Amino acid sequence: MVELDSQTLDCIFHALGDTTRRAMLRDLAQGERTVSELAEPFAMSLAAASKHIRVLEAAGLVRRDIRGRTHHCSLDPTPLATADQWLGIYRRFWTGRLDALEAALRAEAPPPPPKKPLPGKEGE
Amino acid sequence: MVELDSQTLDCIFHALGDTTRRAMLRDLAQGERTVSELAEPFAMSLAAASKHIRVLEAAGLVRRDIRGRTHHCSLDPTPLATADQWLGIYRRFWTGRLDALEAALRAEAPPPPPKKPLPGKEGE
DNA sequence: CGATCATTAAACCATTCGGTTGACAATTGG
DNA sequence: CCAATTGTCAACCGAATGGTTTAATGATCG
Repeated sequence: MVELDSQTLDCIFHALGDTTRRAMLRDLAQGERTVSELAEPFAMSLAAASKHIRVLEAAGLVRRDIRGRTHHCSLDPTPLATADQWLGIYRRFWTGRLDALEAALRAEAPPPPPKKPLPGKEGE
Repeated sequence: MVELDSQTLDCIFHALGDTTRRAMLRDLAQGERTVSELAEPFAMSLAAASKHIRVLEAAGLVRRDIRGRTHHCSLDPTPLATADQWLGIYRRFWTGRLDALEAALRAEAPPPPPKKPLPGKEGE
């Protein structure tokens, strides 16, 4: 399965911890992009964008295919799966609560009457 | 639903991008811990550990309850759910399921669709 | 060949990060 | 009251981060 090496996770989460880089990933989710295309939406130099791409590449999130003088980047989702796997360890902590939240949100609709009006509140 | 604010995601992923902080979260997953207890496994000063806890707190991952002179920390999984939600946008890229959206986005070279359901496994 | 385009390299700068140490505040217990 | 415990604060340090600008590299094209 996917390895949960701490160094790897450091790289992945660090790469994800920047708005510019996440926007680049969102762009790459639509398909292959050259370095210039990836850099275009941002108010920064091409060199700066190139560095961001290198960070994504170092995290394994981006694959680079050099064709002539243009570098074509594509999304490699494997590290995202690794991050997801790490998050999965903690999923039990929020699934239950989100279920409760969801129930609370649906309270706008016909409110489900609490079957157990015990005075004690749950969790938290 | 959970908000996907970029500043918030920056904070969350930055907090997760450090081995020490992830270890602290793993510890907190077992239950409440004081600052000293959280710091104890690490070969660093209490002040350094305290800073890590503050980063986790800033990301909303840790809740602090001051009782007397001891600060009791507990895990707040909400930001993990937010991170999971962000990852969810890309989940289709590694689950192997080709849904209509991906087909529409990647309008080039559709590979023959494998019919494997591939049940998602949670690691460890 | 020579100009141009796509991209990286290198040097630099300000800020942040992760860590230290020492002083400080507050609570607790003898 | 006094001393120990718990934890933060403040100043500092070296390294990394995110950005710039100015070359330099390499492919393409007239």
